[in-house]
Amino acid sequence: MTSFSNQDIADVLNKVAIVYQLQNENRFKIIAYQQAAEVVSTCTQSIYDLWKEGNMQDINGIGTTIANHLQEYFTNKESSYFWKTIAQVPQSVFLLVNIPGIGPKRAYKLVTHLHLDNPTTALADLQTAIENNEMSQMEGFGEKSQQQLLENLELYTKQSSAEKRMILPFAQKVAHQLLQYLTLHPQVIQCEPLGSLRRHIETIGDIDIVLVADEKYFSTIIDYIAVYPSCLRVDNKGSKKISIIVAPHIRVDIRLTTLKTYGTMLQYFTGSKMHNIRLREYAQKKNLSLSEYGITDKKTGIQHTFEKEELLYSFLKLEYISPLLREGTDEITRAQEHTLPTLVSLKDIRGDLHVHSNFPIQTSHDVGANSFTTLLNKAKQLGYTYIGFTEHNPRSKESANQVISLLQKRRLQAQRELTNTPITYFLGLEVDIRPDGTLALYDEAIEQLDYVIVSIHSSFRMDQKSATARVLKALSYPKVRIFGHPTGRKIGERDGLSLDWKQIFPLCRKRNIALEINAWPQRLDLPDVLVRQAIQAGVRCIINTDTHALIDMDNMHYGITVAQRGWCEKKNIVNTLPENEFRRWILNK
DNA sequence: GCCGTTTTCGGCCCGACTGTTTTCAGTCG
Ligand SMILES: Nc1nc2c(ncn2[C@H]2C[C@H](O)[C@@H](COP(=O)(O)OP(=O)(O)OP(=O)(O)O)O2)c(=O)[nH]1
Ligand SMILES: [Mg+2]
Ligand SMILES: [Mg+2]
Ligand SMILES: [Zn+2]
Repeated sequence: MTSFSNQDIADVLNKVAIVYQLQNENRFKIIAYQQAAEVVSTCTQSIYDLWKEGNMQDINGIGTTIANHLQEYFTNKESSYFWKTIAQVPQSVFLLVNIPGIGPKRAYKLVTHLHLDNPTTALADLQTAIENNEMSQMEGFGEKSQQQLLENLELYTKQSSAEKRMILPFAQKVAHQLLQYLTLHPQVIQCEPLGSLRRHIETIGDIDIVLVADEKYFSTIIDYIAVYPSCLRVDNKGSKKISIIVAPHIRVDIRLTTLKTYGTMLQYFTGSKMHNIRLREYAQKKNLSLSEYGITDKKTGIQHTFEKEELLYSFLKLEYISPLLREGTDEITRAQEHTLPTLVSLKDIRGDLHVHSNFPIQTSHDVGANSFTTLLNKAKQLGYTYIGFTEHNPRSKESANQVISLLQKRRLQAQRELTNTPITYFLGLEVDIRPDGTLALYDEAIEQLDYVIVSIHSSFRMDQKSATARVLKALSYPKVRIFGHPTGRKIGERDGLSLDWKQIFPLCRKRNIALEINAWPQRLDLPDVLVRQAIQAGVRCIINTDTHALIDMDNMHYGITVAQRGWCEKKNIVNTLPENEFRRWILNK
């Protein structure tokens, strides 16, 4: 049986958009296809499954035409309209458009003039053709174009094997280093990372930075940026912005602004793109035109400038929208109604319930590096009032009696070590969910615990139906209070399980089980979009660091931003509860 | 092609940078 992943479908829609661009189709039609592709690729449900259930058009951006064409593509792929449309163009075109600076028109020109017919060798063939100077008589490609293309092509082939977005902490580090260089310049008043960095997206495509200075210094500052020591290449350089490449896969966009227009520039360059478009459309309806330079009254032509973002939003009669909510969903409507959530914040957190100590638990997984005392002191230092120790379950060859005695020993050791402490501690375990949904811990051993985190560490290749059954079974065990890193994804490494949340959420709600927001930067699991769906379904979350070494406990803020991007208020997060209420929840009393 | 808290028709964000363009198309943010 064939299946179509969301990425497959998005690729098809993008290719159709490319063909339409070559055919000079209506530009709004092209945008509609690009928009549909974007929506499909970021959708948390399988579009193919939605189609099978007859609900594909519930997706905003997929209307009757695209839905019908997709239906045909699903059922009769090779005779479908989309298939034939895509086949109208040499397939190498779809490869070349991935090179920066090359869009559909230029890609098509290159493929046809240079006969890059074989898609598997097209990139290499292109390089040879440029080097052999075969491009010189091509219209629209002068000396400079050729040189640029060659450089971009080289960088692209270097990175395309590892074509990856950066994980957040790495991007933050790169940005920080550059900011240090930028602030050294005496005329630079201020600079700040914007774009996806300011919105705290889990992965970062490029580094976007705004820089404030007096306009008369713009050009000297731009020259200064161009000689940044780790700059491999200047991609473009004008009077208001410069883009540099600092590693084959790392691009930096820098926008310069004056203090007077700082607020509007901040708004523009923070994005997201969809949020910007929605906000600009909203302004249009008020007969206003919004750009990074200000808000222009279209009737009078008067432009209002804003030093502060807050004033811009309030000028538009909107509640201030946190950057973490600016994804172009329904935040503008909610800002109009003044019903945006009061987002949970780091200072609301009172405990960390997924911490691995170095107690020798005889597990096949990793043990923690630190003692109960060290970890508890760190919790105290972070201002927490409770902590939960959750080593991995002991390996399967240990007998029930051995496991029970290990757990008793652990409790005794904790009691001995942690006397007279102002912090409450709970003793749990992180228990594997086996492929059949049973837990990797004896029932009698569960009785020794205050609580159980269940989580999946292996066997991720499972269809949605069996994966969901697996999880539902695990969540039905006694003392299960937390579903740890629920999808099991590792960013940049593997996708998580595909689960039917319509079944998982209600069970969590009924049993009052919290979904973990795992704050480990490579996990950030539950992902933000699903967090929002979870709390809308009445499920609470818990933000944990999954600490294995002391310093990991400082990762809590990564989980907080996921919760914020998932529209969480304090009440949606159980580890914001005061100790007495939290105790009742975790002990299920 | 999509969409609707005044619309099922008539709109659809707005601007920077590059090249060989003498007035704008292509690409990107
Ligand atoms: N108004 C408007 N703004 C845009 C458009 N494209 C990008 N922007 C703004 C909003 C983006 O957040 C910001 C930076 O662009 P990027 O392409 O770097 O996107 P962003 O950083 O959001 O995501 P990324 O992680 O880089 O993929 O520029 C656009 O088409 N229109
Ligand atoms: Mg970016
Ligand atoms: Mg960018
Ligand atoms: Zn763990």
